[in-house]
Amino acid sequence: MNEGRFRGRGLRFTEPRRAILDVLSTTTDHLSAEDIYLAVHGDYPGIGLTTVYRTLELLIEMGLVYRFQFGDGRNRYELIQNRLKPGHHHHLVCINCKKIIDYGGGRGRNRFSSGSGRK
Amino acid sequence: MNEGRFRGRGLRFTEPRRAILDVLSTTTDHLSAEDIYLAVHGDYPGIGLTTVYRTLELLIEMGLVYRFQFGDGRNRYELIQNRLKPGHHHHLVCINCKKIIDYGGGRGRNRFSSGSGRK
DNA sequence: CTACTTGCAAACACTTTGCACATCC
DNA sequence: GGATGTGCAAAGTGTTTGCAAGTAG
Repeated sequence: MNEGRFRGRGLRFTEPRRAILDVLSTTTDHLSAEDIYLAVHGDYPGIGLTTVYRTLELLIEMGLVYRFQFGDGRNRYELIQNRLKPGHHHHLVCINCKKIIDYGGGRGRNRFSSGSGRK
Repeated sequence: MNEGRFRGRGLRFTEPRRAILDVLSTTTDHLSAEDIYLAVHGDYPGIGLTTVYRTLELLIEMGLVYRFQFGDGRNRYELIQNRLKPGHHHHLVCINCKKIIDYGGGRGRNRFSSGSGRK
């Protein structure tokens, strides 16, 4: 189901790309590039960190992945459509006290209205 | 009023420290270390970037300054007690759609309850 | 054969650390 | 003179880029 998204853009659905999507789709964690690299490295030792970064960049451009930060200096990545955590959900973070609230994603009502999300 | 906080810890209230606090207390912006460095540099060309970083670290330990990130790869700093923006206020950020809501700080009711802020 | 992919190493941007000198009390 | 503070340069960390080699269609 993912191959077509690549082919449609003249891109190839290579082993590294499939492996990285696999890792992202089988966790609800917010992974860093290195997390993903290490996870993939078990099965495919040939895949380098550079490829992980480039693939993530590509997946973001394709609208499949979000990138964000939790304040520890490294980027985090998450599949937008994830069977384990479906739909669009928000991450509310109080940068002062570090409280993080994951909510949304069509699993029912939230205590907060979702607003219009101005850029 | 700040000197005492330093002396009480056996620390000195030096010119760089005063200058950096000055910059922070005269803006409501969320400044990066380099922003602060450049602002201070006009009046005190001798103050280096290293000192800015070390002073900010110290101010955080002292509980005077917050550090956080807006997702552009650099840290941002803000005075906790700021005459222009008083009291404790939260920064709610949806990391997905980038909406940022500043609220709180004792200027009246918010649309959201503030919760208990678990770590 | 042409465009797309990749790994390695080098380059980058921001931040931290090592060290010698300066300063305060 | 001992602890604190500083600037410079070097090291560190996470990320991106240059480049030559590999591969699909």
